[in-house]
Amino acid sequence: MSRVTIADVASAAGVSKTAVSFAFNNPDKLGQATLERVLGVAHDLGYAPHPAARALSMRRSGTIGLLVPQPLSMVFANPFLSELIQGLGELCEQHDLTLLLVPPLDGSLEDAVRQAPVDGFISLGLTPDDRALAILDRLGIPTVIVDSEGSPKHPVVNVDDRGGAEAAAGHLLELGHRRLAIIVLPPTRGHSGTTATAARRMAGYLAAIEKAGAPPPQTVTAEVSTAAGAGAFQAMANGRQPPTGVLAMSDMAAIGVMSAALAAGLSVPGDLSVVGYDDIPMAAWTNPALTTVHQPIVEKGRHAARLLIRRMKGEKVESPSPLSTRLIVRGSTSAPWRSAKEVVGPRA
Amino acid sequence: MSRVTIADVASAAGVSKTAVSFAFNNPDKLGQATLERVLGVAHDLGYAPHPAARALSMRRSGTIGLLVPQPLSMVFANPFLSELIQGLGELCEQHDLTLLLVPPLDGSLEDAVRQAPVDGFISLGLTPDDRALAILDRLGIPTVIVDSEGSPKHPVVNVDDRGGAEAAAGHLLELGHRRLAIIVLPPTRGHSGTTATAARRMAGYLAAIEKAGAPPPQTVTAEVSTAAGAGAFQAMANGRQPPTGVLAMSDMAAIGVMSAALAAGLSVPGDLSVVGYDDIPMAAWTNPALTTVHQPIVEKGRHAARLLIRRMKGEKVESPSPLSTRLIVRGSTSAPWRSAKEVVGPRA
DNA sequence: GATCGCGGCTAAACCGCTTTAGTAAATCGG
DNA sequence: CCGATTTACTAAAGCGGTTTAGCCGCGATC
Repeated sequence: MSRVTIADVASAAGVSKTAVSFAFNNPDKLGQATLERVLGVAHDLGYAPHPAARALSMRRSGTIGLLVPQPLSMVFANPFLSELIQGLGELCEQHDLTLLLVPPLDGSLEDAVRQAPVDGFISLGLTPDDRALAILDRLGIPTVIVDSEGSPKHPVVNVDDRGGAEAAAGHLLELGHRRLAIIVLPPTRGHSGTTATAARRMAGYLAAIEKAGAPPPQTVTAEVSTAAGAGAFQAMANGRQPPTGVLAMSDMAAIGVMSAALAAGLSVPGDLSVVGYDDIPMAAWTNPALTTVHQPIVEKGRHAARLLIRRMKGEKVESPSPLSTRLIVRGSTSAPWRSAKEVVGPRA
Repeated sequence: MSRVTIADVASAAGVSKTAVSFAFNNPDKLGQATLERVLGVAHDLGYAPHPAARALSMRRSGTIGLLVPQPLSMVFANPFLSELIQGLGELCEQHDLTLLLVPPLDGSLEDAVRQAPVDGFISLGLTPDDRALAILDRLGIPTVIVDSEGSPKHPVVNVDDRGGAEAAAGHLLELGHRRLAIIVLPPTRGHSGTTATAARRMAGYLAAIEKAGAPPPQTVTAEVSTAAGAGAFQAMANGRQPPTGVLAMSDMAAIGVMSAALAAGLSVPGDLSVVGYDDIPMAAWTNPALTTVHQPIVEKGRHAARLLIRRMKGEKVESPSPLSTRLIVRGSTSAPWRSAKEVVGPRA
């Protein structure tokens, strides 16, 4: 009926619980004969150590948590997470760890964090002063932060968001665009208004625009989905000075903009150039293929996991310098038609 | 230094451990005054119940496991999993559960399963006679199987793979295609040679082909990636009777085929029609957009989680009937050119 | 020949929580 | 005013492992 315990094995094999435990964790301490007998009995009985009991007594669960700021149903709509997990996964496998997904519990990340039976956390998109992180500190659970601001207390893994954005905007400006629109990432958790990532990308865009002496861009916020991107297109196409170039902080939104533009009879990139951010796999396959800023997401996951594992071993680790981003020019950007005409025939 | 325990709170508040436990789990059993005092002290001390201790004593951990047959780094390359998790996630949130990803441990799913501290499992693509499932039974951990054969022991969630495949093949055949190629899903775990899903899809394809009296198709195996799809195209384009239509068991492979065909100077769908399977988000955005069989992946996740949760409550549940699939015709399929010409101008 | 060391094993403490059984005081019905 | 409940709380027994300390017998050491 009930699960077979170490005591059952012990009595069936005629030894102490200690002996059974040794058989699994410390075989050298047992004589050859007893060892084999115990393992045999354990196998016959279908014994497996109860993970919770083991975790309690060993003070480690063999699990690391991935702290995500939104419900699973939302956060996995973004391909970003899949890629990050691929990176985390590689390291988890190497170190025999499993990955627990930890979304807010009834809206509260604090509660979720308290209940998670993990040896360490990787937190995604949380500001370093988030209350959930403070709780982790008090509980003594090592944590690595991804996509956030620099922090004195935790190692942080970031990419060069600003540089990537600057390259993206620079690209459009060089092509001759002047009226730009920026599609901003939505804030994920109340406290910060806008995430650190969004802020850095924005700074990059604005720096390039200012440097080029172009007028200040229009901004629209859209969550990471094609639907939201399409909505953003509607919002900005209605003005009397619609942009000729769009800088989106996510590929999903960028793709939504493109499709809405095409559906509205515009040509992309002729009437509207659009550049995304992240370089998710889908970006290479759209029509036209999306010009976007590549960031090494899988690599980011690997780095984060590597740092966390070292911290869990007790090592002190430093935040690495931001991973580099780079602009991938594909088919969704070109010189704006109108200005092209103006150049070709001055008085067309 | 060390984590603050229930005993610390108890002594600080001048009550017994029981009282502290009651304060959190059974507040009615305490007087108003003591309750407040205990909660206050607990908060000041930053107390959080140790999850493993809790799990041990309550015999439930509040997490469910997702058993995947391959390493995380591989399995998340397939967008399928993201969608499934969106569905699972919805139910997890409603029931305050977290999700543990359980890939093979050092290549062994059996070991992984034994060590996972979960209240229930959702297993992906495992045959009902897999050894890992037998272990779960012995441990008394309720399990729901997704994408597998029917099983007497476990509830199974499936979609109408066969019907979808039949529709896909029927579509190409109606368009006039006769020389078809099928791109088969790779086996994931040794024992079954080919997965149940792949077998059902294959049966559907073949049934339609036979019914139409078309010649038997060429088959190539390709894993779920665009690269593998491109490779499959090379493999079949080299024959002296290359197919005019490709039936792929995954969208990723289908997209790979399309891109390789285009790169080789063929026209899609003119020279080659291709239809995928799954209808992942990407399929709608490729150029041309991919004709594919839609399966309700998110819904599948919801169903599986719902069944599991009911089993965890001790209810007996039946496997639901397969969810329906449907063909989505987009731009990657048309009548083959050659036959079109023949029809238009008999002696062109 | 007493001492030491060591291989092989066990008893018991411990990890940190929940929960059952029970006690003492307060409340109640009659 | 007395027995019966109810209220407010606690001691202690689990949950199922790991680990420390120690026991016992035996060949090697000096």
